[in-house]
Amino acid sequence: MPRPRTPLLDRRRIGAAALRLADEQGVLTIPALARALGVAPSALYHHVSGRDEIISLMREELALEAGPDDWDSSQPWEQALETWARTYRTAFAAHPGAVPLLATAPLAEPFMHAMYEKVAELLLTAGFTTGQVMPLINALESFILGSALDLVAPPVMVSDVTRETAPHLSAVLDDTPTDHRRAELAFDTGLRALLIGFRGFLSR
Amino acid sequence: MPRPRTPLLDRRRIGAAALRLADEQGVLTIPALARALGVAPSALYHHVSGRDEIISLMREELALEAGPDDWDSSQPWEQALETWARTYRTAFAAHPGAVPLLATAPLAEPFMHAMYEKVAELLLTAGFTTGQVMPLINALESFILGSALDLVAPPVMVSDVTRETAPHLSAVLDDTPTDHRRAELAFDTGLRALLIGFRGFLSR
DNA sequence: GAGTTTTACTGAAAGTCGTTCGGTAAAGTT
DNA sequence: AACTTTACCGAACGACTTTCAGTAAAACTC
Repeated sequence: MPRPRTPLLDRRRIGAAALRLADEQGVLTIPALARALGVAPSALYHHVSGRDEIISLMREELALEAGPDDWDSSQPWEQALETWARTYRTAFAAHPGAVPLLATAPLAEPFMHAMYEKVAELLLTAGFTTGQVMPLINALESFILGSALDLVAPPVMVSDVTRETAPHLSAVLDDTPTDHRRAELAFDTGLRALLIGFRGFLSR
Repeated sequence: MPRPRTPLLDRRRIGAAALRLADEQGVLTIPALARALGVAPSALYHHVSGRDEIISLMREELALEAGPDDWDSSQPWEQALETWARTYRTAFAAHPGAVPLLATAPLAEPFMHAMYEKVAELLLTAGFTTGQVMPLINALESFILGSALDLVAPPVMVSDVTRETAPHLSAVLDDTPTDHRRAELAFDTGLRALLIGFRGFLSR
């Protein structure tokens, strides 16, 4: 078969299709992705170097879908930081099936720089020192990524034996939602705690 | 070849070898694991159901190596919780190459229950309500897991273009260690912030 | 606008990997 | 001592990632 009249593939389309596929199926294979794009598997290699790069494109697509994080920099830093964190996590939560793949995928430098630059500026003007900023960003990002993984963690089951051997855990689980609100509640709790802690670092 | 005079394999040995191999090589393949154990690949399937179960065994091995978390329950809850979190993260940090594999692996229920039960009891006696405890545990665990992944995150590079397009980020990175202390610093920072925040939840 | 180069695909093929299954001889059981 | 179970091996299957030699349209050149 010859060259098509109009290109069927580009990096953006590949990333978007891969993200959707991985979210639905839970796994990403080249044959399945090629099928979804109406193309032979080998065609993909004219646009990307391999599977790993496709996964990086998926993270790029996620960042693009998350929107051009145009969060107001006039509002107080705590609110702006919270908005950033929530936007970040919401993007992951929109594709839970793909989270395990995305968790370890490197985001291309331009995207990474753009995001970090905005947050770094925010924290610097808030009064944090240059030495404090990166640990704060990394800590918050780790929490966000961990919370994204928490979305697809297997639920903790309470059997009859649990009730006997782990009474405290059982009591606690009885008061814990089992649906998607569980992970959301945990994220809200951790985010609030982190922000309170961060504010405490400012005064000293 | 016949049955050996003394068994070459058991689940514990498989998990330990897989953990070491994945840590060194960054990936885990059945042929490589079988080679490391001096055995044919098919032999493994008499002890585990498949690759996924081997990865779960790796997490079990990690929990066993972490020690029988015999942290003193007489000390203040904040200190006990910090010890638990640090022990948990140290176990991951001892096998950074295997972290991506372990991040999404489910831990067998008995291990999970034993760990959660102790932490749940700790937080309940500290004065937290049954509704608060699980979100707190999940949030802290998400942070720990995210921090473990942060161990193997690609370092952020500062090129000349970065200096122009991202001045704040550049200034911040100049004051940030690039070696293993970067991830440790981020973990310490986040952990302190979380504990401060958690304490704030108690009073109201 | 004819000739050349580049582009975007296909199809076949190589090399791994995960997993299954039948065979084998020692270990364990009665 | 006969029988069953156990713990391995070797071969084989299907699926996956990736490479490479075509192929014909598109895009560029003079």
